[in-house]
Amino acid sequence: MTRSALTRDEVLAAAAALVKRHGPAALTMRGLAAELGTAVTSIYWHVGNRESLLDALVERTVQDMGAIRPAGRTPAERIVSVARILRRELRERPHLIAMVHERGLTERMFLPAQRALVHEVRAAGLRGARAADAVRAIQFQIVGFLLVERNRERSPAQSPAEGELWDPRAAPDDPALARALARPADPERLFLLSVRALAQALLTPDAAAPPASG
Amino acid sequence: MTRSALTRDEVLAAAAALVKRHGPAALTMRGLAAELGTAVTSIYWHVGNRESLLDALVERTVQDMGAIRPAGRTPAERIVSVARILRRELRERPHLIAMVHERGLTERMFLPAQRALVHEVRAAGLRGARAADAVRAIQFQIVGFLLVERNRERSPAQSPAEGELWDPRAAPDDPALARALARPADPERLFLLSVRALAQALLTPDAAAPPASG
DNA sequence: ACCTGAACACCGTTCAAGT
DNA sequence: ACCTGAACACCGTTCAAGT
Repeated sequence: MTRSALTRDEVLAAAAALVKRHGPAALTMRGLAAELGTAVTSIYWHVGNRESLLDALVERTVQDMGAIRPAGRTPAERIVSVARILRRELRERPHLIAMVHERGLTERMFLPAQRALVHEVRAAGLRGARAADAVRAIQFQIVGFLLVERNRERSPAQSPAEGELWDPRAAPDDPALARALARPADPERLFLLSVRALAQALLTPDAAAPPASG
Repeated sequence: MTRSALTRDEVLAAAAALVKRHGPAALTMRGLAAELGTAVTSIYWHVGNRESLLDALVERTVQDMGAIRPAGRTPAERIVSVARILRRELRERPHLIAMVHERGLTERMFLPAQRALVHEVRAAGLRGARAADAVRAIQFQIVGFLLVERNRERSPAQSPAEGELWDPRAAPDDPALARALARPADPERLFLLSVRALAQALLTPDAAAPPASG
């Protein structure tokens, strides 16, 4: 019953499967060895240690992600579509966001999206430092939102729950507002709404102007 | 050399100090016991287990945070000031954001800020579900940004570095843009710029209108 | 070149026993 | 009521030894 020679790819595949099923915390060197039917120490020979195993895993998954093909008639619409694509890609790999983020590989993962954003921002007429700011603001917005959203569903039982938490007295004369805040948020809607609003503000020529009301 | 009776508060204080100095990962039950000069098991008697110890720690730190007193002439300005206050408070407690986030206590921590945002959004004339959306979008934006920013400084060595990563060929006719993206981002500037842009877009009456350009 | 078991230095947690 | 040491079931990693 000797197994065929263990390869690095085999180790990575098994590790990826483990992470996919039960998350990064479930990926233990010993558990992985058991899964593969080898001694723990063999894994070390192939991948170095747990850290570099995770690094390799992230790199592999990032490369698996599809290309960014923005759709829409206007730059703003296409920026929203970039956001939507990223959200979908990342939601198909639920554990990836946190892993990428923890390893400081967010830049790496966002490179294709950044290219697309640069293109759209320039199509909207922005140039130089102002264009770079817009790209980064949108980039941070997308990653940030996905991190928050991901975390919310990982620990859905907020304590105290959002409903109990929200004190209607804070908006006594606006029951609709109180009700809306007591309801759980619809993340997809909120995501698109946020990106759209930010993109709109960043792309309008008078973004440097003072805020509208007051 | 018998120590005086151990109290729950004493345990929490020592744990808080440990986390403050070296982060949550450095908080081990055994290390904490050593710090306190007691047996590991005594700690269990006082705080249950590591999970509830962390919970108590978070709750304590959140309560330590100052009140939110928005400043500024317009609702938009005051929203930005809320964001700025939160950022400062959280940067004074570098390990808190991640801990709160991991424990699903973000709602709890953001309650005072949410109240302030509700007030400002209503002052800008928004009502009902639309006001709730605006509050939540801004809230997500702030938390998300702070998570991303915090992570960036925890692992400053992005691999590959931002500079190397950025391929100038992606913006061949805009060297200023390429240079700006090759430089590290100024997080504070980007943060304020982002919140300002989002708030502006959400507060303007015609936010439902189609994007400006195209 | 690749694999192995034994060992080291850690974890969090439980439990029976002390005072 | 509070504290203790011993023990259990885990970790990641190293190392000398095998083939």
